[in-house]
Amino acid sequence: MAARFNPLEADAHWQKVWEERGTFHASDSSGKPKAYILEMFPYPSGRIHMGHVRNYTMGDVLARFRRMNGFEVLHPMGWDAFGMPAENAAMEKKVHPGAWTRSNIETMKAQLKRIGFALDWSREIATCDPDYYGHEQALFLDLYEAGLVYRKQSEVNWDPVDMTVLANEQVIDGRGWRSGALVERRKLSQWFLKITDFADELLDGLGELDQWPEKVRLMQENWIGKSQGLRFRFDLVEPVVDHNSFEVFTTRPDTIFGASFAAIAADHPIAQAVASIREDAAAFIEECKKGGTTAAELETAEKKGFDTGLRVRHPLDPDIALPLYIANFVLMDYGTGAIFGCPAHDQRDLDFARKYGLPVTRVVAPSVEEAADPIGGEAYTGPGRLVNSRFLDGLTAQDGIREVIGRAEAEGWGEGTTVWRLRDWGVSRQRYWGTPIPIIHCDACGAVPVPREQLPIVLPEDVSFDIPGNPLDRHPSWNKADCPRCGASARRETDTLDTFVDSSWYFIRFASQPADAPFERADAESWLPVDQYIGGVEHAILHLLYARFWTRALSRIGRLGVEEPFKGLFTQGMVTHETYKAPDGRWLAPDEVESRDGALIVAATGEAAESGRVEKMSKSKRNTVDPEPIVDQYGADAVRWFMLSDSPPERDLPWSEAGIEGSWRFVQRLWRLASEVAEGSHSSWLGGDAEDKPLLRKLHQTIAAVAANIEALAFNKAVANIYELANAIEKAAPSPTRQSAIETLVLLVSPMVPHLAETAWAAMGRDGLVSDAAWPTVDPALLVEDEVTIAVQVNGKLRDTLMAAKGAAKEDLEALALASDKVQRVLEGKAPRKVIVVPDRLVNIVA
RNA sequence: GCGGACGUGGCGGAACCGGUAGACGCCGGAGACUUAAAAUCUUCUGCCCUUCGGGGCGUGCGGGUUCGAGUCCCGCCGUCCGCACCA
Repeated sequence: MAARFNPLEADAHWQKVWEERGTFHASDSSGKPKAYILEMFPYPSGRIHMGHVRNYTMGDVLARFRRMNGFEVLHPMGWDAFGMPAENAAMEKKVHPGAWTRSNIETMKAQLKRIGFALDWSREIATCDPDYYGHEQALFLDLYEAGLVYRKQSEVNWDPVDMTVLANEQVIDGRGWRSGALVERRKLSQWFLKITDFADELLDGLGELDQWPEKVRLMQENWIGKSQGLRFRFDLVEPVVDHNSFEVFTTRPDTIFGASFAAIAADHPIAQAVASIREDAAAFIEECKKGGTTAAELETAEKKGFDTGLRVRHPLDPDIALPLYIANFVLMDYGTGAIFGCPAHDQRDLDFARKYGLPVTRVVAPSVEEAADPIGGEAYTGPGRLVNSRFLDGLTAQDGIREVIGRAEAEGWGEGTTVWRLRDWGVSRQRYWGTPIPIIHCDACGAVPVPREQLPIVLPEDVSFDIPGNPLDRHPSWNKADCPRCGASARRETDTLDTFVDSSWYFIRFASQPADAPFERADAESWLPVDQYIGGVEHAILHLLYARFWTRALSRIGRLGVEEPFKGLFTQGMVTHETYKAPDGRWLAPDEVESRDGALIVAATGEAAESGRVEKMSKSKRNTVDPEPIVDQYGADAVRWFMLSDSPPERDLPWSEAGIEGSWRFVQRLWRLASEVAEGSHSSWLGGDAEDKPLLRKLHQTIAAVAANIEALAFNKAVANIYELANAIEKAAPSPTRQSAIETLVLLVSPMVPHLAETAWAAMGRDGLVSDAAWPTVDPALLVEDEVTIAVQVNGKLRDTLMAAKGAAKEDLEALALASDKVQRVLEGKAPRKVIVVPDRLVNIVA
């Protein structure tokens, strides 16, 4: 056995062995319990980055650990291969998006293989493959037939740089999520998926996802945005251009007697009507539209209103007429685009009322005595009972809401209703590199689904990207088709599906991939739901919500008996790195700086460099570290070990040269220990035959702790447990226990550093692969110590410690503690007032 | 503004249910081996004081509960994340 572990040799060797033996192929027909471990599949951008390595290492440790514990494990990998970077590359580098994508996949697959992940490559998927997206087209038609897909003219978010439509979710602060360009509004005919039909169940379903981070559940809850309240009609005192009334929505119908004005959005039909007869109104509306939508602008934007001169009747008292304003803070796309203002109990309404001199009437008071207290500069939003509200007086808010809704429904001027923030999912994209939408447009028949036997509708290869826009639109032949219904010549839909559709069901296809159907229900159900899904928080809303919706939609139309696709979710932190700047302010890559005499310098010029914040690895800050050369230098195991060490997996991991060096050293330390056993030479053999009880205890405690920590995805703690065991073994005197501890250590580290473990396992003469070995069993009797350290405190301050048998009597511990010199010195002869004894832990003497 | 997370040595972090704060790793110091270096090994390493026995302080800040608080409660401060004129 070599003095040093040679990862380059070992990595390649074992990776080949695993592949040849099909070690990690998942069997559908296995009698073992099943475990489905999945990491979010990568976009094939070119090369693997450290974030991928961290993500997949975590999943890999869990997958290997589950295998060792007797599970049939499905741990697949694929490619989220459609999307715009491929088209950007096509424009910039004059390569076909398909060629670019496939070559990236090849590169990245080779890179992933070198890290030795326990993946079932036989189930590999690329979403740009017609074998995949053809089935997606079939599923789209299934949803279409079930009435869950519809087409409508709608104002969309148009990204003028990418020349495409964006979903609401893809607009961040009024800018395209990818291009960063200011988004414009345009009217286009778009395909929509009825995700809002599922709003309630998507919200309720969150309650059962107890293995999801609370944070993600909250984010989805907020995104779905359920508000319950009253929708009711305001009648105009005198009509304006054919309008007699309009509807408003409120979550606080109990405060209706506090109403002092009504307000509508600038693009509300009534506002438009007013504008058509009044120039000043039109001018005000124009001004509203100018305002920016960024967070900062909204923060500082003044609440502005335009008094239309119109009056509306209070629904509970026709004698009360409220002024109607057009207001810049009322949004057309939320609720009904109209509100009533209750200044006393809503800060925004209060600001507005003060500005325009409107009355402020308190209708909620914390107590009867405060019923007449005036409202100052701050709206009252606390608890209390209704006042100044006629028949509602004395009721709580909750009862008041119920009362008003009841009356509105009985009198026919309103109804209790629920308003959602969630919108239907617009899936049309004016892009080439995506799944073609399987629809044909016929002048006579309208939109007609492509017949199933014509699927897949394959993307044409002969396209050009020299002008912006969708090349499918200007293709000479592809976009022409005969109408499946009447046979007349018709146009093929040239929009493609949002790539989030591709990632909404890939986990089902991994579980089952027949040639003639998207999936086989029984096989898919045997694996689903995914037991542990691991990926970045950036997908907390979009991808995870869409995948949940898609799964529920398939379930509703009877294709699948699974409601929630991901039983456990884990969102891992990013890999970060220090940033460096040159004196002229430009960013420097890590290999461009050097440390000399404790000072940071630019390697090439010798001028002083500056180190900046530790930030997420990004091309713009130039602080990326490419995993491949690191693997070349240190081997896969050292990299894997580093990815798991130190930082808790949900937090950021700062990459450092020193860190990877440390991991490399530990891999070699493990090797030296294993070598002792393999060579049958060293101290571990030559010792006596007595059992080393403390070491045995440490061993069993470690087996249990590592298992519990891997189970909890607390890899950093599992790593620490292993370090402790390795330290204990190294310090232990030769004994048979020491030898078996080393053998067990190899098993414990095998999910993390599998290449080293396989090599050591073989060198120690053990049969088979360590990858097929069972996780060691724990002897529960060895988990407890028979001697414990007791802390001795005086007035809560530690003064001494003493050893005692586990389970020693309270009186004995008290006596031992009082006998301590150190305790006596502190007590100065005084008698203790009280002694608290916590068995097996401490004695606290109160003086 | 709303919602959430977090704050522990020079650094990453550990600490079960309130019971010895700082496990484990990194960095750093001293020493051994070596012609030398690397590798490896031994050892020290929260801060301050010390007559080297010890003593004091210490988990963002200020209070409180308790025999005992990193942990629980109240009030601040700070950092990060998500959403946002949501009626």
